[in-house]
Amino acid sequence: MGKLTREAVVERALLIGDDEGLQAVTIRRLAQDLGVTPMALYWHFKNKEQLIVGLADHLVHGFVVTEDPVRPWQEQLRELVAGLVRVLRRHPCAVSVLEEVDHMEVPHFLHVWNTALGLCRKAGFTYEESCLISKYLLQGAIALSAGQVNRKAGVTSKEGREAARVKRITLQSLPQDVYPHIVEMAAPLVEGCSTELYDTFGVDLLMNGIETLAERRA
Amino acid sequence: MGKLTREAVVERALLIGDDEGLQAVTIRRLAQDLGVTPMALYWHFKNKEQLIVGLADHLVHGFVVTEDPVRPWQEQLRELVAGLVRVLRRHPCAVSVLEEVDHMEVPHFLHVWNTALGLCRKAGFTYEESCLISKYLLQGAIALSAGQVNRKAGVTSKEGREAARVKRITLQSLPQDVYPHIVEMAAPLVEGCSTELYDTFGVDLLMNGIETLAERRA
DNA sequence: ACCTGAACACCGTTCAAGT
DNA sequence: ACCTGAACACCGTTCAAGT
Repeated sequence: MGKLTREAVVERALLIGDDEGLQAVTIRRLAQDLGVTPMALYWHFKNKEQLIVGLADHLVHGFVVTEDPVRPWQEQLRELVAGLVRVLRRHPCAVSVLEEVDHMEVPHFLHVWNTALGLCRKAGFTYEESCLISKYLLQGAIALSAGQVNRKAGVTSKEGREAARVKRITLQSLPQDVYPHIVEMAAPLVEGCSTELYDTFGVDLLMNGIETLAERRA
Repeated sequence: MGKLTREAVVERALLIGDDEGLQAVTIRRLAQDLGVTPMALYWHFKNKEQLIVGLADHLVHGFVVTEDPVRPWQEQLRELVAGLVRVLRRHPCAVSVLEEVDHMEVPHFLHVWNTALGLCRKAGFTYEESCLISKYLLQGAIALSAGQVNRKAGVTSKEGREAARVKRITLQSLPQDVYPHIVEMAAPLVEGCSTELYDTFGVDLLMNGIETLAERRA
């Protein structure tokens, strides 16, 4: 039989998480799918938390960004954010995973963060400001990726669309005098807007705030 | 004996969540603290999810923002964000709660959202843009509140500070050639920056992005 | 080094029954 | 209306033991 390896476990976890949601990823379920005892996993991972950390690292893996000393920082930061969003969009469960783990324990995420920090420093921000801004940017990128895709199930699935329909109707049947705008915009709220809007507008939104602050101190 | 009521349950949950973390809030633990059978809670809440929704609603309760037709939208949106951050800072577990629940199921959060949507429309954004921006703003406010306070335990507690110390050392002992900036800024990264910086800088960061976009389309 | 068996201390939830 | 008892189907994790 194929040997049980960290890689294999993480990949199986990704499969389960992507089409049944992260809450379906349990030690026991994972073991069952891999044809092994639950305790076998404890040889490869200290505990479940570390398994999810491994999953997170696997997700961000492959997205390598390095600081380029000659190109302008704005351009590079923008690419970093856009790239992260793109990577997270590839897996439905990616956002839930990143939300659950402590980012500081994820090596590949730390690498992205390191680059972001360097670019903030290059922009002329202080240490404290750079910390705040980089946190804000990465968190913002994750939030952006969360907004569009349905996190529990793929938008393509029947259950996903049915759930969206129910939610839309729920919003629409809210008291109109209390929540006038929610009722009016129920459809775009639950369905999210077009992907193009997200890619251009969302990243712009994040970067504009930072660029304005940088200019102000220049 | 004091009667078991929704209010009492939620308040107990808040107590537990605030000083032991949200993961300590379980149906069984809650029942034990309240001197009642676990199943008693199911009379007042459909399930655990709805209990947490109730908790979330309780947290945002009291933060009422209403649209003022005469004052400029920028000012109002800024107050909305700053106010939400202030409210969330009052309870250590607030951020975890808001991250766990579906915001659309929390009445008082919907009210804040409704106001935000109205202000976005007033700023001249389209339906789709207003949805994106309001989501981004509220999510951003939550993220800002998360950054500063330690979410698992109060910063004042011994365990909290010890955990921060360990984390700082972990970051500092990372390979310096791979993560130069992380190593260099380990201290401010784990400790977070001063609250004043957060309040002024963080909210500015969020608002600047939006104001820039609004001006651009004017 | 890598995995199993059995056990422990938990979960959320249902359903019938009590008052 | 409001709560209990007993049971079900799950969790993560430890620890000694097997190969």
